[in-house]
Amino acid sequence: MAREATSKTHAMRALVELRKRITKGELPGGTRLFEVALAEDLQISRTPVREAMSRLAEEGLLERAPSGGFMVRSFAYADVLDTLELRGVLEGTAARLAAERGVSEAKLREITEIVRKLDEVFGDDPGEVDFEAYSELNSQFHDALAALPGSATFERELARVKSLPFASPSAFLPNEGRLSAFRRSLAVGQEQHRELVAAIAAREGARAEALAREHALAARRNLEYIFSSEHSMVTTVPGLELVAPAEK
Amino acid sequence: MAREATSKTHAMRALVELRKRITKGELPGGTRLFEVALAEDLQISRTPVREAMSRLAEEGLLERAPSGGFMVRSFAYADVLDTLELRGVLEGTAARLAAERGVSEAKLREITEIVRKLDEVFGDDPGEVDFEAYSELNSQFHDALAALPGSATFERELARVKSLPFASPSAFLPNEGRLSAFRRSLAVGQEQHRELVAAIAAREGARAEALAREHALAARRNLEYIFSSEHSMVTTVPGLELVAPAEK
DNA sequence: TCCGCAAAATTTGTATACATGACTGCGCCA
DNA sequence: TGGCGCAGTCATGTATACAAATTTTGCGGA
Repeated sequence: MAREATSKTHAMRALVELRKRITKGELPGGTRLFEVALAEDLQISRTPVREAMSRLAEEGLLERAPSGGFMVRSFAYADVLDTLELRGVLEGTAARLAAERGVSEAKLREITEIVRKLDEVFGDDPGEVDFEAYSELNSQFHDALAALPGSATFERELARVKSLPFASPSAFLPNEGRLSAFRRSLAVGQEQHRELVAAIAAREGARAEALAREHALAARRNLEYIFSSEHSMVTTVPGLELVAPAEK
Repeated sequence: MAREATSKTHAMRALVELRKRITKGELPGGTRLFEVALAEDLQISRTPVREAMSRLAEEGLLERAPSGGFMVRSFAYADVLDTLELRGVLEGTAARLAAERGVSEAKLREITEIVRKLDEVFGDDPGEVDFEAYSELNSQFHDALAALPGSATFERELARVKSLPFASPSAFLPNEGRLSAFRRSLAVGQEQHRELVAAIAAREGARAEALAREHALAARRNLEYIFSSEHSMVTTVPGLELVAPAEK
């Protein structure tokens, strides 16, 4: 009955709608979601709303309240940094396993092709980078990377981590004043993509792990920089209220 | 409304009952779970059954079937090995972070106390080790380890991985003929516990990471040994049918 | 005998009514 | 005035009827 991302059932429509509202920031972290209110809003009954919330809990966007019901998971600053650290560790391991186990020609061609397309995005015009296209291709690259070791376990866990709104390196977009610096950091990342694929192809496990980990940690450092100094210079991902210190 | 593990609502009772049946092996991997059948069996309606299955999917014991419904997640041999690898990576990172960030005296005392209790289990009688008590204490040790970095993210992910029935090193118990060898491997593990705590206390991040990773990978090698040579010598965890090669 | 199609059976999806537990605020009593 | 308790409200838990979709089965024809 249930199809894929393209909503077919009511529960699926509710799922994508809720996910959109959360990642767009309309529902800040900590917000409690009431079944009746959402059901009315979406013109459906409580049952599919419940179903959708349950799936979002699986994704990690919602968490179950102690006394029943769901609330939007809120991410403190430390949580975000830790998630990026986790992403680095997992992708590093995926890269190492891929290198150790070897990768089929087809898979290698596939991920190489993605890197080539990323080159295109940069090459067209030095001044104007299509960040939308970059983000999409970058996401594809990391999906392909997760699939390289042929391990359902790692692919599964990486999918979980990647689904978090801020886990992607491209979650943080620059404002006007920082465009060139941002573009430069993307270029560095692209060079890392290239080296990473080469290391996996050469079956250099340790090097592949280090490169992948470093690649993810760059996003972490970027976020730390944004926060520590002049965070007005960069617009962050919507829907993410970064609570710096305060509560643990 | 919902309490904790101790079933209060129907959904909670169904949850613990289903989890028991899965981990006991009464429901082998790949089994599809039908709401109506379970509802009749448990003398409740479909709704709480659905709720329970949804939670089990969050835990990773069930997976959603493509056309709706749930099935018991089946773990091929490779999946099990990968999960142990994943556990090693995550615990290694947790240990490293704990060492890098430093750990409060209280937490350090707590985990040291667990190690001491583990010593007791071994010390009482060289011939007779209480595997039940060992398993419980060992679980406590790894819970405490996951909590050391003070990171909700890593604690959460480690809890996920640990909940899988075979992810624990103590999931594989020996039969009569291999008791002494098994006991010896536990002693090695205990020594690793001790070294790990020392490394974290000394804030040696790299060493702590390596030790924790090695500790988990020992379980992996143990499983590989069981499978590669004479697996009749050791009884594995119930409810886990290890499909060696065959389908990928 | 095998293939395809259609109908029936099975199973999940959805709506809804009702039950029960949690929370809030008001009032009473000390 | 402050605290305790009770009742009403609100949100979730549960049961159940019905709808939609998927799967299976059986029949007919090539």
